[in-house]
Amino acid sequence: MITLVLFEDNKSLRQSLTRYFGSTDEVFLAGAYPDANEAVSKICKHRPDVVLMDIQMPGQSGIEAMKRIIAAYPETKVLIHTVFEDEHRIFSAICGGASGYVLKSPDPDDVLQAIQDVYNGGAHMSPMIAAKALRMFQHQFVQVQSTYVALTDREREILTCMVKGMSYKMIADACSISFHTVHYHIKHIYEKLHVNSAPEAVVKAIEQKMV
Amino acid sequence: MITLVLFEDNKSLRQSLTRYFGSTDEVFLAGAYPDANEAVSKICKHRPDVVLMDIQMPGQSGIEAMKRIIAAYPETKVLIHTVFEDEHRIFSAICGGASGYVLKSPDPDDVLQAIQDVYNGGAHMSPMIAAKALRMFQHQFVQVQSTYVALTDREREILTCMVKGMSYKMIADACSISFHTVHYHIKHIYEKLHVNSAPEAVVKAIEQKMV
DNA sequence: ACAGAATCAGCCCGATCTGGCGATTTACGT
DNA sequence: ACGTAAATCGCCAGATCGGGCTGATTCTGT
Repeated sequence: MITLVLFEDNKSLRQSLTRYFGSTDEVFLAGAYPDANEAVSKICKHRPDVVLMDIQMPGQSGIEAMKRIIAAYPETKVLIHTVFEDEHRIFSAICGGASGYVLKSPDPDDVLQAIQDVYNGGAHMSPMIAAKALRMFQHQFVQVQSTYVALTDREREILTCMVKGMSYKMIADACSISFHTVHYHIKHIYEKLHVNSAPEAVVKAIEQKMV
Repeated sequence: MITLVLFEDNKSLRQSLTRYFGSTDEVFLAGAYPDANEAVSKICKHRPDVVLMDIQMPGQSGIEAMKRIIAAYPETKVLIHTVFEDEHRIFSAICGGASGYVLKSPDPDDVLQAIQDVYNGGAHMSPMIAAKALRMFQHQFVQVQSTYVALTDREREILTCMVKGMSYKMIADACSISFHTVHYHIKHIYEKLHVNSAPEAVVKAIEQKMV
């Protein structure tokens, strides 16, 4: 039996979910609240396995409430339950530690399935949400190797120093070469990267993960 | 009716899936292959909506095959279907453009559900996979705000310019302020970030995602 | 054995940046 | 009404950087 607490400001939806969970054997609905104010103390009272959390509610946002709940009770699984599917909210929810993100659906069995999934240590996302999350994920990690530049070992070493914010002198010292040689190498790095200042080189290096 | 092509080296699983899809109205199984060699030409022949792809097969890996397929036919949805749940493979699959990642399940309806989800433009991940993906996501983006620095709007704007590799003069022009004012702001930025050169500031800005 | 690349070192000069000091105006909160 | 903070503009001096130019040594591949 999964203990659940529900935060949902829409009265009719809250009531229909309450009725629905009342008729299931799998879930015990310990509490249903119209807002997430003092959410942590409510969680403290019921100690639920799973929290079903709306985002848009009067007062505190569901995502903020979720963060507080997880900070206080990290083992609690929070399932975001909303109609929003904009990337910013999805991003915030995931980064805030949500165990899942389900869109409000006319079929409450969808929610039940999600609750069971997260209770069993998994995560559950509605397909449209999962697709957006995957695109965000890809966008971050797939690097365009279009303008690949072959730096020598020494150049790469010195570029690494530059990314650490070191000056010519410091680099010379760190690499045990003279100030002039550092100068020489950096000149070549700039040529290869098609830049002409340290900040530009540093940004390119980080962007293209060449260090 | 969703046109599907299947790559699966395990003969009995391939046959049982073939039988299963033969008995469904929703999916037309256009082809089932024991390996992913020349996968692209096979896709070219059938032009499926969805590809169900095992990872471990003799010859080419399913993830490699997926990448080639997506490169050639970007509209094709590829659903990874495997027993592996290690983070590296999940990561590769997502970055390679997978539309979903389903664990092999004794219940073929799970696979059918996933196929329908991706066909409808969503993504589908088994709960355990989704949980791992979410953890990876969080791990990347949750930034330690320990050393949070409050920059003013103007300072942030100018820092953004610096991250683009712009010089004082260029920033002055871009922000429609004088060279001297740029100087003034950058001085303050350095103080707040505890750095004393442009490259250092740029690196900190990127690390702490403050731009 | 030779050509080319990489590494190291040095010099010069103009441009840029850094840091210190000061001043005015505007906006905001008390 | 006053103080504070932010934003604007200004000057100056010294340090650093960027680019051009030269030369020596070592290593590598053909």
